[in-house]
Amino acid sequence: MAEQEKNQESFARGRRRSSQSHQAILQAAREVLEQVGYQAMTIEAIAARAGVGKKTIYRWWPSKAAVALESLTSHTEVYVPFPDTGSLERDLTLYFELSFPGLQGKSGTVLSGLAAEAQLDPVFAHEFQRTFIVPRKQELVALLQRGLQRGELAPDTNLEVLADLIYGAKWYRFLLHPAPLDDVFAREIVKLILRLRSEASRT
Amino acid sequence: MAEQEKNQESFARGRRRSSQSHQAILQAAREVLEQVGYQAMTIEAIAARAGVGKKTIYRWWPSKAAVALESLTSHTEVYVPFPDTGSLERDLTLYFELSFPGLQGKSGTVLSGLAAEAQLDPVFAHEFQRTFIVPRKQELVALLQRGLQRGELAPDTNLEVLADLIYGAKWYRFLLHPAPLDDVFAREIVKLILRLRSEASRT
Amino acid sequence: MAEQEKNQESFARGRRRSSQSHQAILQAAREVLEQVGYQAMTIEAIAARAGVGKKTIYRWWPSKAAVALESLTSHTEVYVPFPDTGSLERDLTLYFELSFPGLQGKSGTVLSGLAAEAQLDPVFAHEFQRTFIVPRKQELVALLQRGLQRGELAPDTNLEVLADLIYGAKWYRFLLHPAPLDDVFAREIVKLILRLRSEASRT
Amino acid sequence: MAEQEKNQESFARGRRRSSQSHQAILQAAREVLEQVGYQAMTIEAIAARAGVGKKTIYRWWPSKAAVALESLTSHTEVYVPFPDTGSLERDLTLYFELSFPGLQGKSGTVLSGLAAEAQLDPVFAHEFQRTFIVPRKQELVALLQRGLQRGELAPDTNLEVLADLIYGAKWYRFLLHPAPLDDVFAREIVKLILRLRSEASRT
DNA sequence: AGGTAACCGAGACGGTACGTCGTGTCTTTGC
DNA sequence: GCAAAGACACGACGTACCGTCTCGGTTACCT
Repeated sequence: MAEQEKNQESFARGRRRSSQSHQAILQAAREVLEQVGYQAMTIEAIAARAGVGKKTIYRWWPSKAAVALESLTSHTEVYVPFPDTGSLERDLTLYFELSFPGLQGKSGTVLSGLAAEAQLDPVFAHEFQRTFIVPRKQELVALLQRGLQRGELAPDTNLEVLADLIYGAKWYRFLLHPAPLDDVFAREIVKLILRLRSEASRT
Repeated sequence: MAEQEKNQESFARGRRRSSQSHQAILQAAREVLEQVGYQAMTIEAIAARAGVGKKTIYRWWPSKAAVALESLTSHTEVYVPFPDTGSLERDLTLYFELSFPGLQGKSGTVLSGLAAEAQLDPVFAHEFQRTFIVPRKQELVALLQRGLQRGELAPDTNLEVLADLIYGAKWYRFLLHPAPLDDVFAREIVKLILRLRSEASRT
Repeated sequence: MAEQEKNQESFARGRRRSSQSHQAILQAAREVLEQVGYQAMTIEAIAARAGVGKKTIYRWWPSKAAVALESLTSHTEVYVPFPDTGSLERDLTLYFELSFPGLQGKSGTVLSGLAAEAQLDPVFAHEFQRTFIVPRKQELVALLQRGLQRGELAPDTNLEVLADLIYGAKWYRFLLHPAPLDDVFAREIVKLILRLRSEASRT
Repeated sequence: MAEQEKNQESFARGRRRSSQSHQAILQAAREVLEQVGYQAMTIEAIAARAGVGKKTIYRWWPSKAAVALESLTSHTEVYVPFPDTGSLERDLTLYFELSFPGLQGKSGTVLSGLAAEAQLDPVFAHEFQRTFIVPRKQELVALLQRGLQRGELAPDTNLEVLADLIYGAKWYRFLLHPAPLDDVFAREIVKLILRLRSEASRT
């Protein structure tokens, strides 16, 4: 969120940011999210639970979405590692199976809430893309790239667009379509993807 | 949403006003959306502009999202017909090229706003899926089915999941990923889909 | 305000009070008062304008009222000398005419602001009385005493109460009553006071 | 406070002001004033105690001072009747003795708080003068007028200025000067006033 | 000469109240 | 007898200052 203060120790005047408050706020946000969900979470509730003035939150984050995003990403458990087993089929299946559980329950609520906020608040949208969407997409592209180099995909496959298809299907079911995110879905997607092994004949 | 006022001129006791108000509200919603966008639109603003009591809005719609949804769908221009040219490649490309423009500009804002609301309000989520998401998905499945029957897709292709991939990619770029929805994207997706023609060898 | 550090040089360790900051604060207070008036003046604004930490102000004054009071009294122009012309009528008339202008404009705003603060803050009320109200009252009593000794007032006149009447009329018009503080008012008051020359007949 | 809605029944649309809320607010204000004093009273506390939204208070009063003023004057006990005994001396003495007790204790705090607010808020100052200060002054002038007609004051006495002197002395001791408002003070003032019986000789 | 205590500018901190906004409900009155 | 106008209870918003604290640094007295 705020790593851009590196070369400023020259004119760092006044009291420093309290990392105690910083952590208390993120922890409080996690607890409030757990209890009432993203929609009902308020800055006031976070401040009250963290024992912190509202100003302190507004000083460091522009919106409740930003707090929620950092409270989500600062907890390592949320991060799903991208597998590298030497097989595209296993990598993809494994990735889906690992990432689906995090979309269920309260943590899923947070994520869909952040996606909602990104629609309503362009500033947050940019931040969300920068710190969440794009890095994950890049890792997925790398995963596909490894498969391509092993010959598991046609060499001329547009990996960017393929990643859009894969992530898109997942987000589509998560956000919009009333259909389950389960192992059956994972297998069916992987089955379709693997057919792309074949060279493009024409077009 | 509210088509049940048909045979009511008989006991016209100020009731005839109803469908007039109904239209005025939808029209006002469209204007407010146009001017301030989905996020900043309020029920109060719609009521004021329509010259209508807020109660009248709440009587027929449960939320501003519901008003926006109906104001969007009641305008036929938004509806994109699914092509049937006899060629899967042409059908898909045409569909993309026709539907992308509606996601730009203000009407795109409304749609992403509704998608956002669906994350935050489960009641509206259900309505949005029922009247918007699912019908379009079914039409896309039908389009793919026609291609499959023509032999343009492998006979054992899971069309539901394939539709998730296609719609997913579109919504993913629209809602989450900072990448353009243009003809290049359309062509690349179609190119990938068409490779699925080949029979599944193993898996 | 802070003259009680006389016999403390025994354990006067550390840096001494910066008279430069002291003066900068009083000057900044005067400027802020001039620009925004007493009500809108804040400690933060004074500190910012003086280029001084808020703590430095709180170290030496208990409230913004105390700063304003000192910034007012430290400027000699505000002090109105009590005349001694040998005539009660001339002394009183002159005093009024000299003191009325200071109640107009911004400096009047400060004074009424301090009077307001004295209602709201008992600690400041005491300070305001001690350093402002009482000394002036005593000088007025002395002025009246000189008149009494010259036979211009009845010998049994209660000068304390008479001073209350005179000052009261001035403050009443200044703070509460929407009537002008001008030479006509001054003359009319003096006219009434001078009638007290006559001995009390009964009572 | 709001008597200007007389000839408006022609276009009185919408829900009317709830007199229940109105009274609840005034009552709550009285209670809060009693408990914490004027300075510490807040709009939020009044709203909470009255079971009323803050908006409802702001809709009808511009400031907490206005609420306090109406809550004070709407309680008839505060009003001190001006006596008419046929004797100026008795009228004045009686008036003082009746009015001094109301300046002690909590109700005195409210009054000095309102006087303070009038210094800080020009809009309220005008309202305070209009509904509180001026009417009382006029009654005092009338009281003096009765004495003058009975020959208890010189016929050319400037009653306006005399009233300023009398009220001024009272307010001066009440707001500014650390001296008691008691029967001794009342008698001494009256004694001085009564000396004005004599005709002006010169001046 | 060094130690150390009090000062200084800057500004983040926990708090409190502000006045506004939008929600969804409820009156009142006019048509 | 419906529906416009709009008052209502509620509750979060984001802001403004308060008075305190922490920080790095500066005097200037006292060993």
